[in-house]
Amino acid sequence: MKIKDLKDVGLKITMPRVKILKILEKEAEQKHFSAEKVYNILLNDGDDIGLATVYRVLTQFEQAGLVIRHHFEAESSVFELNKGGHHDHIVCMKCGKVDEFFDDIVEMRQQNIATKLGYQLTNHSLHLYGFCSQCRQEVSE
Amino acid sequence: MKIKDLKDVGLKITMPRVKILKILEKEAEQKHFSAEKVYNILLNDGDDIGLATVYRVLTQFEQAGLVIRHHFEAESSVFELNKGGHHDHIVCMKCGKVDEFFDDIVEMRQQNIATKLGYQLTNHSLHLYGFCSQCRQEVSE
DNA sequence: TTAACTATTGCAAATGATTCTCAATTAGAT
DNA sequence: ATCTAATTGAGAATCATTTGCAATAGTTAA
Repeated sequence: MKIKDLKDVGLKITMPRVKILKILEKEAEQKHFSAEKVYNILLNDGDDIGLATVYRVLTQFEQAGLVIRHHFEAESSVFELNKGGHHDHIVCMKCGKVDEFFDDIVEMRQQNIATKLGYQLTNHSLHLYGFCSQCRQEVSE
Repeated sequence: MKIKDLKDVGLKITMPRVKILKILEKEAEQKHFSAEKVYNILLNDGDDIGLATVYRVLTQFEQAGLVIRHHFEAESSVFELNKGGHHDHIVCMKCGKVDEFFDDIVEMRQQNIATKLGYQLTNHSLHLYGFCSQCRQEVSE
């Protein structure tokens, strides 16, 4: 099924691509992975895949629309599997937790703002930063 | 007046700091400068200031609250003079033009979203990307 | 199923942005 | 004018990411 996806976007079925796709799909605790994190998971799994390949594959997946790349703050890029359904993100500045949200009204107003300013909107990024409930507790303890 | 600002935030009045502040204040065509751009303006003015110093000074200005740093897309950081009054940005993906906007409702909803998700919101970034009126015309010509 | 061709990979070197090291210089207090 | 800590310039160092290239592995055609 996932392998079929690769074929569909015109990518050869290779070991690195299949393994990386599998990692992105697992998303046990998180669904947002940096290239470095994917690379480390591969290392732990005993796979012999170079970091450059991880970057290449993730970029190909992005171009194929299989994954979405985000830039949070100054950090490195993170990738998440594209399951359709656009959403924005809120990131905890202490533990790095990421939550997703979607707000119709915000979306609509963005469109209006762009139009009013004469722009044809092609995409946007909305990132909220703060402290999650967990981390707020720890601080006040 | 601007020099007074430096003193107020506890920075010595030095040639590089004064010159860089002056550049940021001029903002003839633009108000958003990358470190590289500031450096090039200095070079053209015949000033002998190193790129490392430009980065250091901009970072100090940021910490002092005199300037705000933005990260648009994957590009390098850009800095703009902080005149108070928060606003968000819309960037033309062709010519790089940047416009500013502020929307009460979007701001309010961001706050609500954060609260609902259990976060204490500390800041956010909202960037819209598209094609400005100028560039849209050129394409269709 | 193999031969053969091209895409893909691993590794190391290259890159671009930004930061750091350190000796020389300078602002500002005395 | 003097002194001392802060600041600077230049280049090395770092980090994330990309690229060059020779070796390797999917695929396609026979």
